[in-house]
Order: sequence, then structure tokens, then C-alpha cells
Amino acid sequence: MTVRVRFAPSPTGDLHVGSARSALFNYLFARAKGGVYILRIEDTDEERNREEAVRGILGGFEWLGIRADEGPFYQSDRKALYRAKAEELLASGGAYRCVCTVEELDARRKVAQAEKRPYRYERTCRDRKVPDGVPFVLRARLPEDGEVVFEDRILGPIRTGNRELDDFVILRANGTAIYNFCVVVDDVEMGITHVIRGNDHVANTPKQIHLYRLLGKEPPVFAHIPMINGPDGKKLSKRHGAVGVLAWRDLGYLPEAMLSYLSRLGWSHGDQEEFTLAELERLFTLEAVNASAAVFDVKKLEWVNGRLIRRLPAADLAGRIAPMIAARGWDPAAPWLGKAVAALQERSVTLVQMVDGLAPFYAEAVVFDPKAKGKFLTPEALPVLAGLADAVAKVDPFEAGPVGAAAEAWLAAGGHELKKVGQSIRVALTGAAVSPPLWDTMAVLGRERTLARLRAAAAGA
RNA sequence: GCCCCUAUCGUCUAGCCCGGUCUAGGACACAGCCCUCUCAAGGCUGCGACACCGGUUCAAAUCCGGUUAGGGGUACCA
Repeated sequence: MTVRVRFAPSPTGDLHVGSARSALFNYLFARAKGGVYILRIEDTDEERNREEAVRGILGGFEWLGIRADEGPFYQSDRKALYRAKAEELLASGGAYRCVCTVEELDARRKVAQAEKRPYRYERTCRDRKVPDGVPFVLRARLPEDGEVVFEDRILGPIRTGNRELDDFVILRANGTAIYNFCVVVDDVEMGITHVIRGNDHVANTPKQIHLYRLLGKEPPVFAHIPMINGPDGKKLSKRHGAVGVLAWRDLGYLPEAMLSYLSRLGWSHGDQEEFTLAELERLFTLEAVNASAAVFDVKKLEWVNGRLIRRLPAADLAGRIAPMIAARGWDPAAPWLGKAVAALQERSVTLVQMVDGLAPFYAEAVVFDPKAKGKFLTPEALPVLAGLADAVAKVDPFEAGPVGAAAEAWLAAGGHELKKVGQSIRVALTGAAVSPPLWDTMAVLGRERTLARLRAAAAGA
């Protein structure tokens, strides 16, 4: 039987990194098993604008490069199906009508709580003929004794006494279905063989298993993956900073980095720290997923991202940052861009940082950092700058190698140590105390701008 | 409250299933050193963990029980 898995987010607007990882694990499992990965949007909540709510999720997957084999399917399109299935259950006795009102239920629940007694629906309507013409909900008829046991592929055996459960609602008075019911109906309908989802669903699983049985179906294999928490150990949320996958993109992270990092949260393959999607697709196994929660560590993500940036061809990077460059009003087609990127990639952790580093090259005039200027553009440094300009003026080609050779030769002849005058040169060229290596910087600037900046600085500008 | 899950360096993890090879390995972070025109990158070194208590055993990070801590669930939410 071919493996069929699904990721079923409720549309909240953006793809949370925790959701992204759940989706990733599902996707990887499908790929590793030669199975099918399905995307299903659980938008039974109505109201919200579906288009907009779903855009963030689909956009997130598009960025990550995770494509669904089937779907996206929308639960809001399948309401009739749920209703029909619920009625089937009613006919077969698997469900029954309940006319207890929300108010009554709330009151009883309160009493139970006051008495420190766990509240469960007392099955008032279970075996009675309910009056016609009164609003009713449908409740599942669960066994009163015994227990449900399932073998979670990650957590191991999980047993729940049926006494812990109650006859929960599957169809609201308004005729719409409740989550637990939709999930089961859809999973049955879509032929899902493995349900891989967040740990927060383990408590739902026994209920869902009962629903499978009531429907006369065999439950799938369950695998509950651990949660991703913030540094404080609490569920990762907005107050921990960026949680949407697309927000990380905007911060300058590469989808490959996000994928690689996410895969290592709760899963591992020996000591290997970095993975390509292709590697993950053949290496992933549920057996290697651990049971305990993980903390999202931005520092490690940064490390992965930086490694990737260093490793990527400069041309590739230039293409990726082109939109960001254009957004700043700069020319992404600048002929020297490739060289600049090559010089910057070793010292950029994010794409945003890299683009920031481009500023001195795009700037019309040098923008001086006052501190750097005061410290390094000293009177005694100025003649060196003027001399250096002359020394490299005729170098051809004006590339880092030859420029550096000429510059260093001239410096040595004059008894100037690069260690001493380097920063002055740097500030003259870029206005900042930090930049790529000097000769690279000159090569990127080109002969004309290099000489102009050196001479302007020398003249005290 | 009740039910369920989890528990190895600050963080991600290897090891745990099939006890000895573990004076517990790797990575991020942090500190120091080296390299060096700045910043990085890179190299080296250091710091640093089996939550606790019992039990089983010749032997426990590994098996069992309890405690504690954290997380999740407990809806006519998803």
C-alpha cells in the first residue's frame, strides 16, 4: 500500500515555523517512502477571508520549495460530506441526538469544577427519545468501559481509558461538523495511511480512533512529533519574535537554511548538521525523530544560513538579492556586483546584511562614519592616501591582485606598514571602519572611483 | 483539579530499544589563542550535561518504580 500523508493547517495567515516543520516531516516521509503528500486547509472556522488566510501558507511552502502532490483541499468545500457522514453515523447508531443546551452544559461543567471533579458529558440524551423541533447536536456514542490503545511511532504505546472520554459533539446544532470529526472523515476519505502531526494532538487521538471504528474504518498509523518552543520553553509564538516562515525570508534567510535547520529540530542523522532537501528526502525516518520538545535557536539558524551563503556561487547570490537591491533604488545590473558579492559573502550571515554591505559601492559619495573618520583620517595619514592613489593609478587590469601588488610595493618602499595605514585607506574608500579587504574593495569600485575617493580624502574632504 | 506526553552540556543532538566499548561524542553559543589591512571566515584550546530518589544487576545515561520540573489536552475551537 502506498503511503499517503497530509499536512492540515488551519489558515492563520502565515506559515508558522512549527507548522512548516510538521509539513516538512510529512513531506519527507512521503518522499522517503515513495508516497503521496497532501495539503489540506482546515478552514471550517468560516468567516475569515479564505484567499488571504491561505496565501501566507501557500506562499510559505512555495518559498521553502515544498510542493504538495495533491491539494490544497479545503474543508470549507466539504461540509456536505461531513454532514452526510454524521447522518450515516446517526442512522447506524454510532451517533445520537443531544438536546442539552450550551447553558446547561456550562452550568454542569462549573459545578463539576467547583467540586474538583473532572467534567464529562453525562450522556443524558444517549438513550432517550429526544423531542422533535428542538435544536440538537450529534454526539458520538463511545464505549463506557475498556480502553483505547495505539502504538505511536514516535511516543510508543499510548493507552487511554474510555472512562476518560465522553460522548463528544461531532455536529453542531447549526449542522456544521466539529474538527475531530472532519479530520477523521477527511483522513478516511483521502486514504491517509500515516498521520504525522504535532504533539498537541495526542489527546485527540483516542477520540479520533473511536470515530474510525464507528465509521467502520481502520485507523491509520499515528506519529506525534515534538513541539518547537521559544527560548523560555513556552510554545513558540509571536512574542518570541519572527515565527512566520516568510518573515525569516524577509530577514534575509535562505529557504535551504530554514529547511536544513528545521530538519534538525527533533530529528537527527548521526552527527550531521547540514542537509540539502534532496538528502533529507532519502534519509528521513520517523524512527530518528525524538519525543522531546526542541527550542528554536536563532543563533544556530544564523550559522546554517551563513555557511550556505559562503558556499553558494556569487552569481546565484546576486540573483537572489537582486529584488532587495532594486527595492533600495540601486541597480541590480551593476557590472561589479558579482565581485562585490564574492567579497561580501564570507562576512554575511544574512542576505540583508549582504545588501547592507553593498551600500558603499552604490553610494554616489562616501558617507563617513564620524567616529571612523576622526580616528583614521588623521593629518599624517592623508599624504599616504594621495601617494597610494598615484601608485595604483596606472595599474592595469584594475583587479584586486595587481592593485594589491602595486599598493603593497609602494607602501613598502615608503616604509608604511599596511597594519598602520590600512584603516585610513578603508575609511577613505568606504567611509566605514569595516569593509571587505582593501584591494577587493578597490577592484569593485573601479579605477575612477578609487582614485577619486582616495584623493578626496587626502584633500581633507 | 483530572488525563496524557517529555526529561543527556545554556541550545540542537549522538548514545538509550539490544546494560559494560561513555573518564558521555558532535554542533551552535560563549571564552582564550593562532592567522590577519578591518570585519568576518578558518584552525586550535577551553568551559559545559546523563533532573532527583530508590530498585534490578557483578555492572545503569541506558531496564523498572516514584518524585520533581516542563509541555500538551480537558469546548456546539482548530
